Amino acid sequence: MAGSGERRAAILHADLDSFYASVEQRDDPRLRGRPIAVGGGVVLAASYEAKRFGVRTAMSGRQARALCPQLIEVRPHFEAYSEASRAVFDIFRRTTPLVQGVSIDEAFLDVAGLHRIDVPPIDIGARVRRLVREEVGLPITVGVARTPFLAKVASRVAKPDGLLLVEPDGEAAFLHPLGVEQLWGVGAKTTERLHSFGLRTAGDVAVLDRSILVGILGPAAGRHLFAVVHGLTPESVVVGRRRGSVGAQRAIGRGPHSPAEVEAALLGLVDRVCRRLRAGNRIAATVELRLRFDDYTKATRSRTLPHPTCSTDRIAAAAVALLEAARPMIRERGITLVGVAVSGLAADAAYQPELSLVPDTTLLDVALDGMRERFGSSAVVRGSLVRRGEGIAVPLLPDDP
DNA sequence: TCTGGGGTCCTAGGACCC
DNA sequence: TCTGGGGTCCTAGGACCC
Repeated sequence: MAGSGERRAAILHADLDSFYASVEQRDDPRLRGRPIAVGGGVVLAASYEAKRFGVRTAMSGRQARALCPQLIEVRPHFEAYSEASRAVFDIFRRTTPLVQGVSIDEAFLDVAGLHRIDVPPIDIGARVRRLVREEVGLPITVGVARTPFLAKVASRVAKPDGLLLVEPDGEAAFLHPLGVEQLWGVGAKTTERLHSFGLRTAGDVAVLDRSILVGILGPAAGRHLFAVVHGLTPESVVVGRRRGSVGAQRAIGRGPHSPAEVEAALLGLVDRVCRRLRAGNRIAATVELRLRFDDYTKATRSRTLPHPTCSTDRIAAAAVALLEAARPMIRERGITLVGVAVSGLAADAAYQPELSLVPDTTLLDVALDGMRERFGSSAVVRGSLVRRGEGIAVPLLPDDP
């Protein structure tokens, strides 16, 4: 496989196992060792005992019960999940300052800079697993490899409660036997398309020219898959990126729904989204209305505002105008979900980030630790460090909404 | 199998500008 | 009068992820 530099496996992908279900089993001993599904009408997470029966995320509760009659269904406790996630990310950030969160239950950790302390990345991975188990009481799987993509696939293969190192000179041997559907970013449609060309494993794909793949999947997906099977995906993690959109949606079941009822639901969602925008001191340029119809087809309608805003009134006005324009479509096809999302996010210019002095240091992570002590672990520090007399000034921005 | 809620990125056509 | 390329923004839809 191709690669540059010293080709060290120093990226960790840490991924909590069946996260919601594991938290429920941790908090209620009666659920341990039993097949459980967290969710309402739909399975949000299934314990490994339930997965053995074929229960999967996004499955309907009815189908899950059919597969596993002794299934225990548990209502979600999102507060507990957020709290557990914060504790786990705390452990990540104590391990290395270079943490890229992927979702509530997984992250990439770049530990390449830690080689001077002479601990191999695989041992750091084992330590993260031990700390998460001891301090938070949850099982977590860690994949270790040269790139985030390979680390991600490694953790997927190592699940549950596993630890797997892919050595740089063993990448092809690891990757090529895997089915294409095991590759991160290859979903149902792409799998089907590749199968229709007789391509079933990463190795099958690896013998193809890039131009052939681009012909099959289009430019972006084709180039990406080519990079994937040849180990050419980026080697570094991305830190400090902010959310690009904020949305809320609500399933409202099959009708009939009066126009007033739909509008009321939409306004509630707009209010939620705008609160989150303001909490993050951000403004949005584009408002998008999301609809799902009786036959589960979807449509979106969007409008870019003359001036970005976080005003509930102005975003609500745009959303309602989009809804009014969509009324004929809704009358004709019936509506089962309404949603709103805002994008084109920018910092609210009216907001002045607090400049705070921390003890003189040249190390970012030491500065970050100081900020966390003063403002709590949920405070997120972004932006560049500015030297100021006796210390370093750090613009402090709140967490993403 | 009658299906939640929160996101990211890509494609493609049209408008508009240089 | 007709023709050209390149770039950006906007809108709508879709694949994919957890």
